[in-house]
Amino acid sequence: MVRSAAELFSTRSYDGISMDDLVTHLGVHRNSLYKTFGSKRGLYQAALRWSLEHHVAPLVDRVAGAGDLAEALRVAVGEPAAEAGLNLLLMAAVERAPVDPEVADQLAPVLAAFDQAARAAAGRHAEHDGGGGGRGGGGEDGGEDGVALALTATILGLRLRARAGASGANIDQAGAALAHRLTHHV
Amino acid sequence: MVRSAAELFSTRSYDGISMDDLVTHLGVHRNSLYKTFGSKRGLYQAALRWSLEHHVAPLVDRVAGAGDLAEALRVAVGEPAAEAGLNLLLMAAVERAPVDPEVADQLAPVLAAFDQAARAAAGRHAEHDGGGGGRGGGGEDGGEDGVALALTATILGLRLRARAGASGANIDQAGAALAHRLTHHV
DNA sequence: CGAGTTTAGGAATGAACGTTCTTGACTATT
DNA sequence: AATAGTCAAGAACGTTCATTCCTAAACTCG
Repeated sequence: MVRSAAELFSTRSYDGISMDDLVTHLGVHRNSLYKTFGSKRGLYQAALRWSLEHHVAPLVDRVAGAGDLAEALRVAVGEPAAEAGLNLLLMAAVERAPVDPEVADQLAPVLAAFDQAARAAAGRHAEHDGGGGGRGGGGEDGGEDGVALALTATILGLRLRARAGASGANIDQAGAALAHRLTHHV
Repeated sequence: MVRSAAELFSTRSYDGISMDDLVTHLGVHRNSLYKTFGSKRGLYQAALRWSLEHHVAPLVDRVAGAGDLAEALRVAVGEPAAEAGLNLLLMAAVERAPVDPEVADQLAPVLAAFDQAARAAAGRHAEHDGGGGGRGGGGEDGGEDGVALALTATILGLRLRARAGASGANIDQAGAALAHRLTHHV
C-alpha cells in the first residue's frame, strides 16, 4: 500500500496527485487512508520513508560495495531498480524539500549516506596515489569528500536527465565516460 | 511580468502555484493574464521560455567560454545568477517534462547546448593529451560527449542539492574538487 | 467635446480539492 | 439471539481551483 503510494508520488508532483488518484491507484479506500496516516501529507511522508528505506538504502549499500567507480555509477544510474528508487527522491528533493522542512530532514541523512558510499567507491582508487586515502584527502581543494558530494550530484543529475527525456543509453554512456575519466588518472 | 512569473514558478511546483498567487505576485490583474497567455499553462510556458532565454542561455555561453573546467563549474553552480536561472529549469525537468511534452521539447535543446558548452570547457584539456580533441573522442568509452553529458548532469545535481538544503559552501567545494580530479589527469 | 475601442477590476461559475460524517455490514461477547 | 464495537464505502462538507463574464474607467481619434 505504501509502496503503491510511493510509485504514484514519484510520477507527479505532490500537488499534482489528488486523494482520488491515491484512492483509485491504491485500491484501499479513503477512510482507511485518513485513519492510518492522518492526512495526505502523512501518507506522503510515509511513502517517502518507505522508498528511502526499501529502495534507496539498498542502492546505497550496493554503491558502497562496488568494486570501482564505474561499477558504482552503473549500479546507481543504469539499473531499473535505480529508476524506481530514485525518482521519488528526486521529486522530493526538488519540489518538497524547499517547502516542507520535515522532508528536507528526511532527505539529508540519505544524501549523506550516498556521499559516503560514493566516497568509498571513489576512495578505492585514491588509496593508490600519493594523496591520503581514508579521511582528509589531498591538496588544496576539498579532496575526496568534495568529489563524493559531486558524484552523488552526478548520479541524481543523470537520473534527472533520464526523467526529462534523455535516452537510457546516453545516460549509461555518460556515467561510463565519467567513470573512465575519473579512474584512469592515477 | 514574465520574469516575475518565472521567479514564482521556480519556487514551487506548477500545481502548487495558484492563479491567485500569480495575480498577487505579478501585480497585474487576472484578465490581462488570460488575455495575453490564454491559460495558466500558456503563462508557464512563456515564463519557462523567458527563463531559458534570459537566464540559462547566457549562463551556457559563459560556461562555453570558460578557460577551464574548474571555472566552468564555478560559473555554473557558484554564482547567484546560476541559482535564479537554473531553479526553474530544474523544476521543469523533474516535474513538468514527464507530463507535458511541450516542456520536454523546450528543455531538450537547452540541455544539448549545455552539453556542448561543457564539452567545450572539458575539451580544452583533452586537446593536450593523446586522444582526439575535437570530435569523436578517444578509447572504448563514449569519450568527450559522454563526459559532457555527465558534467551537465553534475551541474544540475549540485544545484538540486543546494535546493534540497545543502550549504552553498559545500556545493562550491564539490564542484572545485571534481574539476580538480578531472583536469589534473593529463 | 463625444463616440468607439480597449483595458482594468472584481464578482461569479462549475469543477475539483482535502477532509469529515453517515450509513450499512460484519465480528465478538454474553 | 441480542447488542456493542469495528470497519469499509461513499455521500457530503466547505474551500479553493482555473476560467469567464460583466461593469466602469481610460484612452484614441474625428
